[in-house]
Amino acid sequence: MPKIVEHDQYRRALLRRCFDVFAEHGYAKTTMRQLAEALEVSTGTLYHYFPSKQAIFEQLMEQMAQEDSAALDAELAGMATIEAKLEAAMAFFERTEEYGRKQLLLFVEYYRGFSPGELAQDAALNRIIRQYEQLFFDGIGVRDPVLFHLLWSVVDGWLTHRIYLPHAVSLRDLAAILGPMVAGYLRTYSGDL
Amino acid sequence: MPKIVEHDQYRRALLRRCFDVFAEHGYAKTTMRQLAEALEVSTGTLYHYFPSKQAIFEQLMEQMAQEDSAALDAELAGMATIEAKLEAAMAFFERTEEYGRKQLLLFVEYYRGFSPGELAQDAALNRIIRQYEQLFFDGIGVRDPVLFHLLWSVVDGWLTHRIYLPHAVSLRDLAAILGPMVAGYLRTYSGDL
Amino acid sequence: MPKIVEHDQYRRALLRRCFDVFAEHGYAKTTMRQLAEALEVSTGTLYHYFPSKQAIFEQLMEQMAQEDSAALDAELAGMATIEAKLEAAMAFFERTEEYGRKQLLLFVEYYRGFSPGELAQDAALNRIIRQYEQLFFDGIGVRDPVLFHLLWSVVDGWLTHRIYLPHAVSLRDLAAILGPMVAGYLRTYSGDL
Amino acid sequence: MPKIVEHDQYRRALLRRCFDVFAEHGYAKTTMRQLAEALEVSTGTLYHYFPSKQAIFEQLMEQMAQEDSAALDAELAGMATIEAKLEAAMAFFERTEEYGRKQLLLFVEYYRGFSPGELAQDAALNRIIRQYEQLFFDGIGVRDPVLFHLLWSVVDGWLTHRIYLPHAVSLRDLAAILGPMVAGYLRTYSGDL
DNA sequence: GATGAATGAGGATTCATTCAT
DNA sequence: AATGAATGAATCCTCATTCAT
Repeated sequence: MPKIVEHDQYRRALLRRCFDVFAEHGYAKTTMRQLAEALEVSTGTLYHYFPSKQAIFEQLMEQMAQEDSAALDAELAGMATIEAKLEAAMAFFERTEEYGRKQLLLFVEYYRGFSPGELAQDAALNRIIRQYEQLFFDGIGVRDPVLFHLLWSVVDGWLTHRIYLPHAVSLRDLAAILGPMVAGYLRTYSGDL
Repeated sequence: MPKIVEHDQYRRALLRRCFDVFAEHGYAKTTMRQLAEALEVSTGTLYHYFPSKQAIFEQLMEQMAQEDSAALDAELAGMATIEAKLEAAMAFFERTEEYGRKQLLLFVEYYRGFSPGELAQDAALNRIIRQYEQLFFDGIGVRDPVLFHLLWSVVDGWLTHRIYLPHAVSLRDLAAILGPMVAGYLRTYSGDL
Repeated sequence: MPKIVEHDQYRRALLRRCFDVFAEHGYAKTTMRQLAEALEVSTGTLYHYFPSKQAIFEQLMEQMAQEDSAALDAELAGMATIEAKLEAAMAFFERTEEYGRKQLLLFVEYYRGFSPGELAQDAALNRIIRQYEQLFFDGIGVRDPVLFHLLWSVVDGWLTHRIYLPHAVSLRDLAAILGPMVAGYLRTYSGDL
Repeated sequence: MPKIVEHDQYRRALLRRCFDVFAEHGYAKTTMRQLAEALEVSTGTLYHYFPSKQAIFEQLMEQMAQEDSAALDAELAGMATIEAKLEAAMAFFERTEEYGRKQLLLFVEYYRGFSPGELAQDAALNRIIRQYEQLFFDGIGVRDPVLFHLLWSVVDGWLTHRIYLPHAVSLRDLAAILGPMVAGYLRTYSGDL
């Protein structure tokens, strides 16, 4: 089935180049023509490879989640302690700030209208969430679900702030005071986090 | 004298009832017709009271920020310690979760396309931000700007999570582990936070 | 009937101040609100004095034609020869160029959609045309109807040109070569013009 | 390859059929729907071929100016003397009176709001004016710029008159008395006109 | 596979006019 | 007499999608 492989390969190549377009204008305001032009194909071709704008978006999000969590996973591979892993993860997020914010923004815009039921049934979203959960649980080693959400919240909140706060602080600064707090918490509540 | 309408008063009344419509569909997908229907007036009337959809939105956001920070301020008035105030604030956010998320969502959607320069120049936004900053600084007493951002990030991040995470934790749970962390931080770094 | 006199007087005062508004934007693009604002009254008041936008316009055009032809008539009163009267008339048109063009423009815009039949039946227009015909026939003394139209055409054409030709010539220049032509014509075809 | 349409060719064909619609209602009051219906396409298709109503209009005016001056040019090709050429030109204008008036009307309506600066910068308009200037200068042979404007004024003025004067004279009649005048003028002021 | 022409419902906004006060 | 709130049809334009070639 060589034809199918080629088809799929080309589809993935197109997908990657859609991100910047979506990121610049947001999902809703990105038009199929804009995508087609950025990809230097016709809208007809776009519809040959994807059934709809929605499908493009969902496939893109999923592909990115796979690549991103793999990248972060690799980065944390050599680290020994949770503290070191956490620090490395924070550094990673700080380094990829712009990209992370764009991604979060698109995520939020796209899924905002979904009911909890629809959210729970969305296959693409669930695969994506599982990726990130595994990353935190296995990759970093945070096993306390509340701490896990706290850390993730800080990152998402920090990314969000920069959207409407012109003078927000850096993640490094946040991590500087959060690190000791977490360390203290971990010491107190045994080591099972 | 024309019909019995106090122009400005009626304008504010209309404004309040716009929130739910914007909240349900988001800023971009809310149409003037939807707003008019929800308000039980004609689109023409809407344009009699507001120059544009944008203006409706910005006026709404500002009015809400005023009312919200006043409400929270009042709630914190009797509290003695920072710890108590923080706890009360978190309880407030938890209680108004749905509303807070809708607001944040609209905020983020609306301001995402703005450049930092435009953000810094947006009069409405700046008035809103100042409201919240004062609330944290004076109302709660958090004077360390990094801690201030950390706390705000946790709240915003928590609100954000619930958009795409069907099974996120409650703010109460986050506060339960964050409270001791912050208390420890405050003890260590003197009392000037 | 003093009330009616006051009413009518106020109506005429309002009318005069409408010209600049119509002249700036054209008949169609001038809104009742613009007129009301320029006149410092409400739209309701406008409708108290005039039945419609159309009526305002027609009454205005007629009032202006009366005033204008009276003014030109007075200016030509002392002149002895046709040549002198023509020259004075041309000077008058050159002096009032801007005003004349605005008037012509409004005229043309307003009456363009009319059929010849409607034109012939429009009472206001007919009164206006009679004003100008009398001016040329009696005031200036041009009795040859073709010459009369030729001269009027030159003036209207000159006014028209300046609308889309950035570098049109002055009426003075046109008159300079037209004068001798007309004089020659008059000499040749006896003096009955 | 898509449907069998030579884009540019079809665009020009659409353009031609827009004139009557614009001519009937004027630029401002012609709606895109009216144009689309007259052309038997959807509004969407109209926007596929033209970026805006303005663009349709400007392209139309330019295309017409090209075709018209070419037609008149061809008509004058065989004439020997200026007098003959002038007469032929006047006959041409008389023959195309209705069309000429419609065109002038649209011209005037469209360009009336423009400032001299905007007029001078309007690329489409400048190309059109150059067409007509060349026609008069080279095609007819009128080299005296004032005479050139005088003649053009007579034509434009005559066209204008018929808009609001139900009983205007024919161009033939005007030409009958204007011809000898011009001839006399030319004799007197040598042959360099 | 690839193209781009074609669609038409739906978007924000405008405006002459009416009428209760 | 005077006001200005209220209307809603109509404006230009956009865009995801379909489909003939």
